[in-house]
Amino acid sequence: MFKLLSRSPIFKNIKPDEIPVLLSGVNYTLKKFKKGQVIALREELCNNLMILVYGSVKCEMLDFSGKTVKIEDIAAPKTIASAFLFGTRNQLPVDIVAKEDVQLLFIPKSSVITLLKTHNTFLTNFLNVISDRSRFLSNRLYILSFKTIKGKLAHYILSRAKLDKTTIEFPKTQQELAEFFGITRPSLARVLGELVHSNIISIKRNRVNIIRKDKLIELIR
Amino acid sequence: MFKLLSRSPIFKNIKPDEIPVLLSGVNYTLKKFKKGQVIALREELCNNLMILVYGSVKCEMLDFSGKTVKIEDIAAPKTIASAFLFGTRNQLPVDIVAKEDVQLLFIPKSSVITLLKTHNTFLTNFLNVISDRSRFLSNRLYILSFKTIKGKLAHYILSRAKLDKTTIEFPKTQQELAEFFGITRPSLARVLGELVHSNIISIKRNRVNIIRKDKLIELIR
DNA sequence: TAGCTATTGTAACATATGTTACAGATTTTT
DNA sequence: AAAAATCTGTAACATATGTTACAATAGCTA
Repeated sequence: MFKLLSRSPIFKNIKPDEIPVLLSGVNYTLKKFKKGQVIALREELCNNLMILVYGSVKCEMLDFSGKTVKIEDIAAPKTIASAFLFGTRNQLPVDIVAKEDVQLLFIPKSSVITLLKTHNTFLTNFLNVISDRSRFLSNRLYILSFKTIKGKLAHYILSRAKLDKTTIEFPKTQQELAEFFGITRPSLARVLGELVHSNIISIKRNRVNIIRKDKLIELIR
Repeated sequence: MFKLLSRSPIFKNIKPDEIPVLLSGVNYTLKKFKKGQVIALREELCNNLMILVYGSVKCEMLDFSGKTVKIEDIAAPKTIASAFLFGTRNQLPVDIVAKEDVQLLFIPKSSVITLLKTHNTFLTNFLNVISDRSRFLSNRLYILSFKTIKGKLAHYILSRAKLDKTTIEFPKTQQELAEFFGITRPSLARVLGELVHSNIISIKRNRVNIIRKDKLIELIR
């Protein structure tokens, strides 16, 4: 188990056999959940750091009308809701449900504080984890701030093409990409088609080749 | 000055006369910037915690086409870019420009780490600040995830009406509200008009009265 | 190889939102 | 009190996107 955990960003640079030593000083519990089980409910006080040992969970929001809105999926060995352990209102903004059978490591807030104070690497890791999360959210927000689909796509393609020269690969299906952009799949396909017909890009399956980078840049906003 | 700073979330529960004591152990610098001056550039390594003593700044992104996109404004005595001091890529995602004459307190990363380790209240405050920022971003993302303007508005009105019973006040002008939603001002006004005509709300200037809460709930998604 | 399933490409149509423009309110400044 | 500036309400029109449906393709399994 500690081998699995040592791959988690929160235990980065901590050797597998150091982890039990680290944890020996604090209270922690291991819990298992079956697929579909609710792990935590929205509005619940978030008093534990939760680390996925194996399995994956989904975070959903229940809106006023009672429908669920998927926010994101998190897979082992990542940390859940690290940013909601602290903050002036340390309540969960989402429901957390097991997507498959799951094992979780719970560390109570007070113990986390102890760890942060006593273990420098853990402190740095923890700060890195929530900071990275902020960066993730900022990027997401930035993508959504483009009003047109062409704009979102152009930005997405350009930012992925930074290192390579002229080709990128979509890492997901069009369906998933569309969800990522907050649009529908046919709309995405249509815009891709338009870009191909204007000879700005060419596509073969999930490989995109950039033909007119300048035109792509024009499309942003 | 320390009186001003003590109102900052990052110095919460720390008395004004304790702050110089706290800071005496670390390196820090005070800098002033004139209105319009660039304080930091995107992609720059973020090696200092920046705390606004007075004045306000705007955070902008320069996109591929060279246009600027406003991300947010921050006013004294808040902290700038606290979430980018750490993280696996501690680069700024934005340009930071002074909106008015500004004084800033710079604390280098290494000193921040020292403070975090030695001063418990500072540690807690810092964690609270970055956590709150995550929460802010999550909420923003949630609002934008509603596809229709009616949906965004309904959600916004309902969430503001939680404590009061049936009336809320728009805290900003329609123009600002529209920017917050990522839409145009006339579109917002039109949808508000539609809600009024369907007898779901009534509006007098910036006061909104909820008439049919049930209908409002239906509108979400 | 054949058949099944997931993915992609496209089309016709409906609708929500953006754009532009202007007039009436309201607030601020002189 | 008058003038200026800002904010709000509304309209006509253009356009982007959603909706629904189906065919073509690719990839997988028997």
